[in-house]
Amino acid sequence: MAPSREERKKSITAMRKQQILDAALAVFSEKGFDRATNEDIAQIAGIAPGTIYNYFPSKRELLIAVVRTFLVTEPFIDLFEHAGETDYPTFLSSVLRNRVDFMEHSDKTRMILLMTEILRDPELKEIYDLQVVKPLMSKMEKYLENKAAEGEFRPVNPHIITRALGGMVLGMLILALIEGENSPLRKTPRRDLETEIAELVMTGIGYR
Amino acid sequence: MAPSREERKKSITAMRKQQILDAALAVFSEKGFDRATNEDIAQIAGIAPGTIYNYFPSKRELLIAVVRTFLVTEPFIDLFEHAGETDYPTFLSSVLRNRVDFMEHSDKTRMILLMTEILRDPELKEIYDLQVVKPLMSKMEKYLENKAAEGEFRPVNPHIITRALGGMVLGMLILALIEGENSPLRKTPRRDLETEIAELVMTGIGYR
Amino acid sequence: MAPSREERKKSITAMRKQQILDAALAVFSEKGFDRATNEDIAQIAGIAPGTIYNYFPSKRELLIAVVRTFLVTEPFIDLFEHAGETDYPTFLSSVLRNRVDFMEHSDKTRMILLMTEILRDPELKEIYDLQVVKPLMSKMEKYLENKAAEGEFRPVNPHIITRALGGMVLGMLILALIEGENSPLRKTPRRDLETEIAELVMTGIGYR
Amino acid sequence: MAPSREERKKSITAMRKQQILDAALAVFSEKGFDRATNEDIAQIAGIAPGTIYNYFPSKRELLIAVVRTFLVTEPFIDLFEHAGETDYPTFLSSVLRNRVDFMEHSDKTRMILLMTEILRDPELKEIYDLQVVKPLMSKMEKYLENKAAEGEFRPVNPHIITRALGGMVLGMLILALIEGENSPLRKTPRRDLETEIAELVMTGIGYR
DNA sequence: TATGAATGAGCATTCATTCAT
DNA sequence: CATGAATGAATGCTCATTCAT
Repeated sequence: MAPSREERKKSITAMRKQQILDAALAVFSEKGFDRATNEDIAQIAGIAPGTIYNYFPSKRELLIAVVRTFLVTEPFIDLFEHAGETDYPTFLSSVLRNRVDFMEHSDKTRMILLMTEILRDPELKEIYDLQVVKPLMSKMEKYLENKAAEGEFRPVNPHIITRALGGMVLGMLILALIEGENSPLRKTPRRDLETEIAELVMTGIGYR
Repeated sequence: MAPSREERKKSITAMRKQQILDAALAVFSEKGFDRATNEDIAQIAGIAPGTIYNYFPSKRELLIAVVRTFLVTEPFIDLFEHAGETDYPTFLSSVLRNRVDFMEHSDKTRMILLMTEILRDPELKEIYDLQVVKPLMSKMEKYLENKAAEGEFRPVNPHIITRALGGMVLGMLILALIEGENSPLRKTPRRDLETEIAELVMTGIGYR
Repeated sequence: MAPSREERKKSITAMRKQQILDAALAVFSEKGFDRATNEDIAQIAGIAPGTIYNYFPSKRELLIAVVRTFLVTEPFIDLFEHAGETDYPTFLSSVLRNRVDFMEHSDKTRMILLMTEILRDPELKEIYDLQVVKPLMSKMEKYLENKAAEGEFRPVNPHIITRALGGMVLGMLILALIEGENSPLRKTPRRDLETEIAELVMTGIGYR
Repeated sequence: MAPSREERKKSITAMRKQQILDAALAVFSEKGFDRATNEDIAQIAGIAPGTIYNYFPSKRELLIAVVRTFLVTEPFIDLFEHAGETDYPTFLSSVLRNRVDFMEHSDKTRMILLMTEILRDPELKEIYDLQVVKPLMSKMEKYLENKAAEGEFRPVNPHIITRALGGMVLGMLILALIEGENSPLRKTPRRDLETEIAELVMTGIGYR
């Protein structure tokens, strides 16, 4: 059955909203919240500035929607859903591959710049903490505990190790951003990179 | 010999400049570059807004000076100066202690928020890369190579491992900021934190 | 004869127009012309904002229509139609009762706020002067002259006295608005109020 | 003694503030609060729009200051200060002369248009009620009572009569505004006007 | 005719920068 | 050099008006 007029209108509205969110993500990432103007966003979205206000009540609410939409639904979180089913090396490879892919799309990498907006806005921090960080940390913690129970990992303080490893991934993304195209993180072949990190995580740097 | 009038004048000037830089660091860290006003900075520095322009040609140049002054001279870099002289556990403890101290001063932690300004400004990125990241990375790389030569560490790709470990420290700081006072990174006793991280870095999480 | 389709259509149209005028009167009175939005009016009229433009070419024209419709047909004017037939005290009581009723409906009282819009718009001023003020003044003038001829009133300058008495009513309404619920104009029993004013108008405040 | 630099600065500042208030009064009176733009006010004050904000925190606060400054300090209030000392006809003449003068300056008359802004803003209404209306009413009430005690006036309900007479003056001003240059209120010789009104107030319109 | 999303001109407000004192 | 009032460009947001459906 063909969609009713009502439905078609709704889908157009949804698309328009998405258009604005996409444009806002791009502009906020590139310029930061404060230097991004509604004019910029409208231009990229191909609409008039006033139109933004038919979809979002303020620039700040638009930022919040951007964070909710793009940071929360990150496929990265999904990786952990099936973590228990695979053996560790496969899983670690998936995680690293996912992040390396991410790093190689500089437009995506720039999303990390939104982190500062998040850190400065209590409401955004709350959202991000509850919707992204907490679930991720808790999944990782459980994962570590399971693997330790199975005898694959040694027993560790899961809270600390989770944050150390999670922080490592986050920190490497930032370093890749700072060093730019010439960073070893970008020039090392992806397979070598994965191997090296996996080895570090599994056995450390100490001489066995 | 007592300083001439000329010299005294110079030193007053230098002090005034420092005053402004201190105030600017505080305000930029707290509010971010865009939301910080010259008025804010002047107020904290105890001067009039116009006076800033006798020392820095623009707000942007003031930011650059702040980055040059404070991020470059970070005592963190000094740690590596004497890294070769101590054994690894002692060194790692120093590094971690230094960073944990840092994390516990929330006013300092907020300096991380300046990172975004740096990442978005090519000139600042260049400065930061050349003056902070590159020296740090290269010192760390050399350290890893030396320790490997001495047989204390296993041979690794120093470029990757340096960025992994450096990123880990950076990433943990950010996680601590997001999670706030309730983060395990803040609530775990400092000694346990150090031990756990040192163990991770030395032996990994794999079952021996 | 049943109304033709044509006629029914016309009457629906007329009703819709009336709906909009009613809503506009309410909103203009409450918020004033500038702060009233077409959205407000449409909402109260139960229509879409765009529909207003099928009936009135602009917001300003809608205001003019409101003034024409509501201020001109005020029952107040009718009072004078039969003024000659009754004795003075009865007539004065009617007038005052009418105005006191008016004052007690705060939604009506707020119509006075439209006065400013009228005073500032030459076209509206013209309409109001010609259709409301002039007829009212001239009826009142004639009334005074008739009563003087009949020997009930003393001979006065009817132009001045008309405006003095008319102004008195208008001014009291405004004072009641400013003073709010606690104004003696609202708290004095209506009968006392009427008596006092009638006495003032008839005999003045001088000692006889 | 010549004024200190401090003092001179203060007086310049006060003048600038007055400049803005004068301009704002003119523009608010002519266009109404909503249609008046900061640009308009700045232009008439001979300053840049931004400068307004060095003296008033917002457009609305500027309006409040205008009302406080111009409506509250009206010399009209002062008339009553010495009312008791003069005989009634002299006093009434003063009042009427004052108001007729007022009416003849159309720029002043326009100040009445500010009344609507006052009526719509609860804060302004409060100010105006407390600072202008209440003092005026209470002085007039006392005046009526004194004159009645002295046997010059008959005893009346001072609350009602005060509002009737005060309203009369206010209402006549408004009528003069509506009718414009052709109003009998403007064309009647001032002396006749005064006489007629005085007669009305003292003896009413009834046949003696 | 009715709708309501899109438009963009208009405006209050902020703030980096200038400059007379 | 220090000051801080003046400046005016820049920008978020509102809302009358239009027009495709």
